[in-house]
Amino acid sequence: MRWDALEEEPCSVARTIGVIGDRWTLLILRECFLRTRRFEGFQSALGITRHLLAERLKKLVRTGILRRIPYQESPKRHEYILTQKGLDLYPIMMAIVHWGDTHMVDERGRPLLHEHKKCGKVFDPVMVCSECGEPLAAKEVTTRPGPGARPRPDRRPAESEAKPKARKRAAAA
Amino acid sequence: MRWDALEEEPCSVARTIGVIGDRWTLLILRECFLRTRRFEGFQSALGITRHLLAERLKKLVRTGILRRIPYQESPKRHEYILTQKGLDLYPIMMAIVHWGDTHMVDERGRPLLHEHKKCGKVFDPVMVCSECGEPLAAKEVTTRPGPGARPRPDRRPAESEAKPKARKRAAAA
DNA sequence: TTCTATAGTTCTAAAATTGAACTGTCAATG
DNA sequence: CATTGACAGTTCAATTTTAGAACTATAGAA
Repeated sequence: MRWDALEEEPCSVARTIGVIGDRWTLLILRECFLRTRRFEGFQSALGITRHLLAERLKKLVRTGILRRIPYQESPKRHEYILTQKGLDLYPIMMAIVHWGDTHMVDERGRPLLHEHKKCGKVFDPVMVCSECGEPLAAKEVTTRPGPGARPRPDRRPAESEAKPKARKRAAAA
Repeated sequence: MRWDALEEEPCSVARTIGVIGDRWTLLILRECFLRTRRFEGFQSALGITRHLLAERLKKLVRTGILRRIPYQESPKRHEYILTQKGLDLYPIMMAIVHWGDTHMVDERGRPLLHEHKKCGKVFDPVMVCSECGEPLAAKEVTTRPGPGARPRPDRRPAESEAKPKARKRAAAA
């Protein structure tokens, strides 16, 4: 599977992964949510190579997750700011943080706490059902095809008729 | 940054990404939540090379996200099943699906709908504050260091002394 | 003039991924 | 009993990505 093909898949997971599903992109997005905005800021916080950083930022701009905005003329300089589409990635980030907080912390405890401005408390994110408000777990959910569904392709190499095995003892003739 | 180093970072995002933050792993996990359990099942659903699939499954088992369970003797065969740690990834998956459903669907609409068994309705996942129950948005949250916090390293190549780059009055002697 | 800050680009070497074939076990088939 | 098919991998060459380092460019400051 070529990676640009991911965005064509009839699957919201695949399409999302096609855009943000690599390690550096996710780390760059973490930085965005921590208010990093500039090239050097990302580079020094992450230790990513400048080459890859430039590449990833370009892709994030192209896909509408970041906007590149000038913050000074001469020399021209730009900042990278999350668009609304980018801000909407927040639940993904929080879900990732929460899983890490639950399963990956060492004896020191969590590196970062989150405070909800509205209620003033340190919180954990909880995923609930939009209809009944109950917390969600995998086992309480079933899936069914939606309007955009297409049959799942079988990607096994299709044992072509045209090419009879004749592997073993290759071309024994 | 070497990738095994990610799991050492004082950051729950980095550590989580170190375990599940690559494209194939995320797609394999999607399949797990869709009830795929066997090697051939993953391979034919995803089109991943057998080499990488074997590698990724091993890592998921090693990190405690999947358990490898025999389902027949002679020849020995195993299935890959989500552990509780793996099932806890559900909110991440749902957050990814939801973002894709919101920002990446084509004119056909969503490929997959989710039904909450408890309330019987097709739902969207909503992330709320554990303390007040209100939906969360990035702008309503502030962060502060937790017990496991450590100062953020600056990873810029450290302008080595050994290399007389004539830095600020470089040791004018 | 030289240095520094910022935001990249270019290059080569190293690492990861792809694609395809190959291995091995056992059951069923002709 | 030799062949085939299902399953779960392993092996290896070729390609693609990524890492690491140096280089380019602009403009203000020392």
